[in-house]
Amino acid sequence: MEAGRQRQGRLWSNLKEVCDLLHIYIPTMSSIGDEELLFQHVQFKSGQRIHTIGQPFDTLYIVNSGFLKTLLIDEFGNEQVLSFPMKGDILGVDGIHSKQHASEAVALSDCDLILLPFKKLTALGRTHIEMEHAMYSVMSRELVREQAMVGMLGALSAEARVARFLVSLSDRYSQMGYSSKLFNLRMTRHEIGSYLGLTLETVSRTLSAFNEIGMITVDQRTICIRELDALKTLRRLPPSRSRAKQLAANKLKSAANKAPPPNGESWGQFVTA
Amino acid sequence: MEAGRQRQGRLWSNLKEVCDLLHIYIPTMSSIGDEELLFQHVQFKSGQRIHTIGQPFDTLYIVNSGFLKTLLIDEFGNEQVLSFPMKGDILGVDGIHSKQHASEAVALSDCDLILLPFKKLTALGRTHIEMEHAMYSVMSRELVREQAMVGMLGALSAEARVARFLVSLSDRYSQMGYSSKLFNLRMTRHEIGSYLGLTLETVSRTLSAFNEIGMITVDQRTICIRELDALKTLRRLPPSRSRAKQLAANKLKSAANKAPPPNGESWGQFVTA
DNA sequence: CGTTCACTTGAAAGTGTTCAATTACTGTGG
DNA sequence: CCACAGTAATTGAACACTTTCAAGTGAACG
Repeated sequence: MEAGRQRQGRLWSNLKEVCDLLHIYIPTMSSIGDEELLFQHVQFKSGQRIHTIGQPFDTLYIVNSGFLKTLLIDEFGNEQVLSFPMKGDILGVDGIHSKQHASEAVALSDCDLILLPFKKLTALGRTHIEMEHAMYSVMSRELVREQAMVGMLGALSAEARVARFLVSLSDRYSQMGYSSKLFNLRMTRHEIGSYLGLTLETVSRTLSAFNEIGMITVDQRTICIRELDALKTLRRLPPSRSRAKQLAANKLKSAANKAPPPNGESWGQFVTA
Repeated sequence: MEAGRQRQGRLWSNLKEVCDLLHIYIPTMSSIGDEELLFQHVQFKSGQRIHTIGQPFDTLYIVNSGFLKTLLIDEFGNEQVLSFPMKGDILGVDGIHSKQHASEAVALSDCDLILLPFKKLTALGRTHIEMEHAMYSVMSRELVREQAMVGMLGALSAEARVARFLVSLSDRYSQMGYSSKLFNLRMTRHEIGSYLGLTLETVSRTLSAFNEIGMITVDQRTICIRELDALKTLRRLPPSRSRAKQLAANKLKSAANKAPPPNGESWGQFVTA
């Protein structure tokens, strides 16, 4: 919780801290900062809901610390996870259009969020062109992200989805200053499955398979990335006939000469279009 | 091509026409309109590309007439269709963030688009608060749409996806003043499949199945919606064992007493969670 | 210490894909 | 106007991937 200062027994952040979180660089920031605009923080405990579907919208949130999920709920009450926001991510953009939140956000850990009253933001945008453009930019970025998600759901196999999920987590952890190799999942297999359009069993099995291959080590929620490049380029494991052959071959080899069976190289050949 | 007037041998639209297309109502429109801001139209022939991935972004487009597709291209050159924009839809929002288009847009028919230079738009937003809010609103709406798409790809069966696709087309045609029952598909099975995360064969088979059941009539690109409500509520056809039974029963019935086999009612029972 | 929830793993089933063959369109040039 | 080539759509059969169902293990927490 680097950003923020105490005032009235609460944490507040100034505009610069908010922009830094969002990875927005504003050259004339100092002149804006002079006004000492402050944004209030709010804390949520794990499991608490930040907003619900249909709830009136009037403020955006930025994640300062902690982990969350956002979700849609279909007509039968089933959750569809849309994203796993973490530090620097923005929440609530989908509420602008209808002035009601279109999704639900839930804390997966204790969280510290910064409140961005939408009216305050737009007013700011009016006096500072850079801020205005920053807002358009952030919204556009969210859209691009969703499009990438659609592309992934539309085109990739289960294994490729899980692999990309791990890679993106790795990226984000490293951006946040944590290890990109060794980290803990903050969400259940069920939530991952929902996010990726898979069942929790498929997620579990896929992680186990990656583990067996040696691309990762997995134990419950602890993940260790061993072959990042292999994960990045993986599109589809070989069809089961050849995979069966390969597995058999590997078993033979490892049985014969106690050598560690498959490595990143030996799986490169299976990274197919 | 109702909107637009001639000037310098080209079509132009004023702000009111643009807002009407976007379904945005601005109460103080008349005062803005006074300035006689005009936006230029551009025509594209079927097959032409409006913008490519990576191309510098500086203008948004609104579809005034015609049909298009937008798509992503993966590292192997495969298309992933993202949307099928038509009258009133906006194009190019994904380019704002990186100042480069993140997707490609292609005309599926001859099109008439209105150019909205982004700078002109933001300037307008600065002088007219309602316009500014309209822009945020439109971008938020795009995001909500993508989220709905993610939800659909993540949760629905092939049949449900195709059904929803038909329903949404029906909605949009009726909004545009065309028949909501009888229309022509402007895209190939391949493009539909890409959009829905399915193969073209699955799309074709599913349409044939709907046809056989009597929910729609399909002949090549001509679609006639017969049981709109059934399509709307369809989530998943029954598992093949019971479906086989059902089909057999239907065949028996129709063979026995020449009655039209299945109707909307008889399929209601299969609309399951 | 027992209950609960998350996770793993196996076996069977089902949905959707792939491959392949056939038919139907579309547009072009003779 | 027709033939022809090329693209689009349909359909069947075999197969593969993912899910479903089920059982069992493990960790967390009162």
